[in-house]
Parts: sequence; structure tokens; C-alpha cells
Amino acid sequence: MAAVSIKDIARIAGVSHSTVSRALRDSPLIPARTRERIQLVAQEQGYAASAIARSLVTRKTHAIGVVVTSIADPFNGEVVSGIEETGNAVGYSVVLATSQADPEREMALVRSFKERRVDGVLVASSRVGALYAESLADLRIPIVLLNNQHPGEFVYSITIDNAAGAEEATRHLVDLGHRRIAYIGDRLGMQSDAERKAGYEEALRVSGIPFRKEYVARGDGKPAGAREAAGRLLELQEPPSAIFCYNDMSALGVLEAAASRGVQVPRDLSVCGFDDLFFTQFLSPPLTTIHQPKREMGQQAMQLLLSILSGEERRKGIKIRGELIIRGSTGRPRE
Amino acid sequence: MAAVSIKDIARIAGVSHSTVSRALRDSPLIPARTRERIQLVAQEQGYAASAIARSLVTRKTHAIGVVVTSIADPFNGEVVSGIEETGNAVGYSVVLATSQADPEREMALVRSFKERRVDGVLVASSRVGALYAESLADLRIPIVLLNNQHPGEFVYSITIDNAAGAEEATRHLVDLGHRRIAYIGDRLGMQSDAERKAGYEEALRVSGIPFRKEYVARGDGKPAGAREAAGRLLELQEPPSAIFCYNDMSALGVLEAAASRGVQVPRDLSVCGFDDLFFTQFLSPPLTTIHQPKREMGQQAMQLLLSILSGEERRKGIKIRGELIIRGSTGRPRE
DNA sequence: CTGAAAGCGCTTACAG
DNA sequence: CTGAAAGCGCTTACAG
Repeated sequence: MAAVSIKDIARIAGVSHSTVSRALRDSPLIPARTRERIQLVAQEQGYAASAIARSLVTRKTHAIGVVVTSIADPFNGEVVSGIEETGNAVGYSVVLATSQADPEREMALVRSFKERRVDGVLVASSRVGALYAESLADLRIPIVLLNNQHPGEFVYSITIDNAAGAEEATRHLVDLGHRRIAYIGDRLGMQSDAERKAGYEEALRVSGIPFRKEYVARGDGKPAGAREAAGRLLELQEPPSAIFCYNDMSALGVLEAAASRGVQVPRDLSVCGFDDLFFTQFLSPPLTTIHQPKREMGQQAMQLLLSILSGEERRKGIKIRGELIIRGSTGRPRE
Repeated sequence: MAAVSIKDIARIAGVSHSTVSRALRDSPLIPARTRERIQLVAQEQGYAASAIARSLVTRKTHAIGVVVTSIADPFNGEVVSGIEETGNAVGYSVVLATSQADPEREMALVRSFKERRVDGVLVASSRVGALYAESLADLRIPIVLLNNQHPGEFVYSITIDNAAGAEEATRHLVDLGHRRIAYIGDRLGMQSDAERKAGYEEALRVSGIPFRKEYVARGDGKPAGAREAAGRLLELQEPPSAIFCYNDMSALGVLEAAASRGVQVPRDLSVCGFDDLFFTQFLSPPLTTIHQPKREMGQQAMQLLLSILSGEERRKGIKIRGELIIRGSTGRPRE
């Protein structure tokens, strides 16, 4: 049993399928009486217009392709939440795909999006997002990058201000009286990591605190890598009294490393994160961090994309300012 | 500039568009030489077949509609992760929609899914999921429910065994020596809540511990509601020495309530959750809870849906057994 | 106001 | 092996 089509309605209502199409779309050409009669028939028949057929002629799918590395990541969950919400409000559907940060898979996704003829693409936290733009150019599918590594010049993007956030976090530690401040970064090659590290260094410089190479350690953006890195830092002759972490996930690892060594936070060690994942307020002590307005960034990214689709070009790059949230994991140094 | 179509390729390759279509689909009718030549032209022209046009004739979209209450919820994030992953592996796309637990919105989503002619629908944690089935029946769109309230008999579903999990959690508290064990539930009317409460009561009964009405409190499945509920419990003449919570989010609220009163966990109060959200291992103390294999449940739900689509009917209802994860938030009672 | 016709980009039985 | 034709379910200029 196939779905009821415009032709079925036409037959039952005793008009042509053109008239049905117009009536269902509230065309001003059709008088109210006829329109209502046809709509009633459609409803009785449980008619649901085929978006497929419509898309074929209108060349619009009202679908947006969204790529994230992983949707299990709480950061991305909130971002996608904002995206979906503002898209849904204006009749756009979200086709969600996860890249696992695998470039090969990312390219397969772009292909799939092209075949599905999505109206636009949104890519979050990708390392190669800018390449998407190129690949989508021939179909004129616009793309918006969110917190992308290497946004590229000619691409629409919205990004957290990594340097400013990192500088504010580090200055907070300096203001508390810390002089031995370490930074635990992400894996090599991430632009966001380079920018946060730069912000950290800038804060030290402004404060007249000499930069010490041994206070910069590399993690992996997750608890495990940061735990090890923190372990090495805490074993230093002169261990840091505060650690600024690339992100909250890393801070989790630092907290673990401290706990396993009997190092008390914040008494013996201040810890600051970045992102403000929702659960960080429930840690003990609650985590001081830089708040990223994740849902709002998702909303803005979608709005930017929608405005591109509706023809009103807008600012190419939007930079969002994070906000320092001071909680219990940072305090004055002991000595 | 429209996308290049099968006709463009045909013209360039000097064959009919039928032949192009066959060559591109690797039809055995086309000899290898011709096929390769045509595929080369297609590649040169950056051809990307229109899934829209194909869907119109094949009546398959290879798209699955997925409904969750919120994708910002870490539980749903993991579930959707499993869904997307196994769907993607076999060429299915996920159209994600969030219902905000709003029945009106849910109905709009079903309509949208019907119009998009998705091949199947997956609904997580809905209160009205079973109604979807009815609405989708006329288009023969199969539906799988995941952890649904009131699955209904004739619907495919996969569900955590709420009663068994709750019973195991409660028995764990009993085994530690607790006799005054409270339960903080979800809002009224949730079947999962009723089942977990039943499991809690069953464990008490088996252990010969009298059920005390004042030890059952109502939360809202989130920290705030459970915090208040826990506050009331702790103010009782004879406060409980252990609290089993409807879920981890509720446990968060209990932990807050305890901390704000100087009640130490687990020394003064044991706390047990349900779900095993990933961050619960990082709390201090880490949370004892019932592990739900969220990603795997998502995978299984998608597999179930795929097997329905491929015609091999399967078990209607799959029940998953949770696993007790003992961590630091539960211990022996003091006295 | 209304209908017949063309066309969106494919797939696929049918004929050769 | 290959092409012409029909058709999937719509929208929309065109003619009346």
C-alpha cells in the first residue's frame, strides 16, 4: 500500500492534481471554499506530502548536514542541541553524522551530504573542516564552521576566543598569587591548543612571570593524557602550584592525578579548566573554568547558516568571548 | 549552476542516460570497459547522484528518524552515538530531532518524518512513543522504542530492566548492612520510575526490611528536585542511612544536599544512582550506580530496526540487564 | 479560477 | 549490451 498521493486526493475531490497542489499550499489562486474542501479530503485520507518529490522540483531539502567528531561528547551534545532547536523552529531538519575525527570518514560524509542535497552544512571542531567548503562548492552548498581548527579565510565560522579565554584564566591564577603556573595542552597540531597556550604565555608575560618550558605539558584533551602529564609536572623539583588545562576533560585527569598523590585541591594545587561542561559544577571541589556558551554557539551557527541560505550575507567570522567561572578548584597558593 | 546530472554524463560519454545509470550502479549488463569509461567521466565532472531522485523511484531514503527528548542530555548523547555509528556503517543517515518531551512537538516530528519518508523511526525515552507507531502505520514505517514509557504490546522495543537493576542496587545497600534505605524517584507517571520503585520494594521485601512510606520521595530526575527531596529525607526523625536514586542526575542532587548539611558520603550516607553517566566516576566519592550500556543499546536498537527493514522479523521486546558498579559513594552504615 | 503539460533526476521493465 | 519510454510525486509556467 503506497502512500496516498496528490492524484488520489484529486480523484476523490473531483479536481485536477494541480488544483490539489495549489490548495494544499494555500495558493491565493484557489478560493477558500475549494481549498477547505480539498484540505479536508487530504486530512481524511491521511495525506502527507512527499518532501522527496517536492525537493526534486524546488531544489530545496530543508535539511542541514551536521558533522561532529562524536555526539557522545557532552560538549557537542550541547552544541547540537542549539543547532537542532533553532533549525527545527524554522522547519529545517538536522542530518547528524559523526566523523570520529577520521578524515576518510569525513570525506565520505561530505559525499553523502552532497548526494542528499542538504541545503547547508555545519561542521564542529573539525581539523579539516575548511576542506569541506571546497568539496561542497560545486553544488553551492554553504558551510559554517564551529570552533574549527584552521577556519580558513573564505569560510563562515564561529569560534570561541581561545587566546582571550586562556589569558583570563591564567590571569585569574596570577591574581590569586600563583607564580608557578603550568599548562597542560591537547595533542600536537590543534590550533585551539596553540591559541590557548599563547593566551597562557601572554598572561605570564604581562604579569612579568618568566615562561618556563618545563611547565608546559602535552595531554590528549581527555582525562587519561592529562593525568599522566600532571603526574610528571607534580614530580618536578619545583612543581607548579597551579595548572591551567586545555579543557575540562583534561582537568578531570589532573584532579585524579592530584588525588592519587594526596595533593589537595585547591590547597596544594589550583586547577582551572576550559569549556564549563555542565557536570564540572558538581565536582568536589567544583571546577573553575572558562565558560563556552555551547548551546548559544550552536544557535548562532545555525542562524548564520540560515541567513546565508536566505541570501543575506553576514559577517564571515564571529568570535565569541568565553567567561571565567570561578569555583572551588582555584585558590591562593600555600606559601 | 545546477548539479551535473546523469544526462550530462550521458552526453559527454556519448551514451544514453540509461546506460550511465547502469554503469554507475555497477550493473552486470554493462561491460567493464564501458563502465569504467563512464565512471571516469562521472568523476571528472564531480558527479554526485541525487539521492532525492533515486528515493523517489526506489521508495527508500536510507534515512532513519531519531527522536530524543534532548540531545544535550549525556544519556541520550551516548545512545545516539551508538545509533548513528551502526546506521552509518551500512549507509543509513540519521535525521535527529528533539522533542523537549512536548507531546505537541512530538506529533509535529512524526509528521515531518512521514513527509521525509524516512525508512524507519527510533524513539528514545518518550512517554508517548507507542502513539508514534499508530501514526506511522499507514506509511508502513517501522518504529523501534528505546527505554520507552509504556512500550505497548505491538511495538518493537529495547529496554533496560528497571526492576532488576533497582533490586540489585537496593540489595547492595542491604548487603552493606543498611536497614534505613530511601528511594528518590522521578516525577509521577513515569513507568521506569514505577519499575525501579518496585525493584526497590522487592529487595526490601526479600530482605525482610519493612517498607516505610516516608522513605519514598519524589524528585524530578534532575539534581534540583532530588536535592530538595533529599533535604526532606535528611530532616526526618530517623533519617535514612542510604538513598537509592532514580538516576545519576538525581544522585547529584543528593550529593549536594548532603554536602550542604555536612553529611559525609559514604560515612553518614550511602548514595546509589542509576545510568552510570560517564562523569560519575570522577565525582568524589565516585558514584555507585547501575550501569546502562547506553551506546550498545543504541546499536542494538538500530540493528533491530535494520533487521525489520530487511524483512527478517525479530524479537519484539528486548530487555537489557544493567550492571551494578560499586564505587566509593556506598559503604557500611556507621552504627 | 482551473487544467494540461512539462519537468525535476533518477530507475527499470521492455524491446531490440 | 543498449536505448526509448514510462513513471516516481510533486510544482509551476502557460493557456484558457
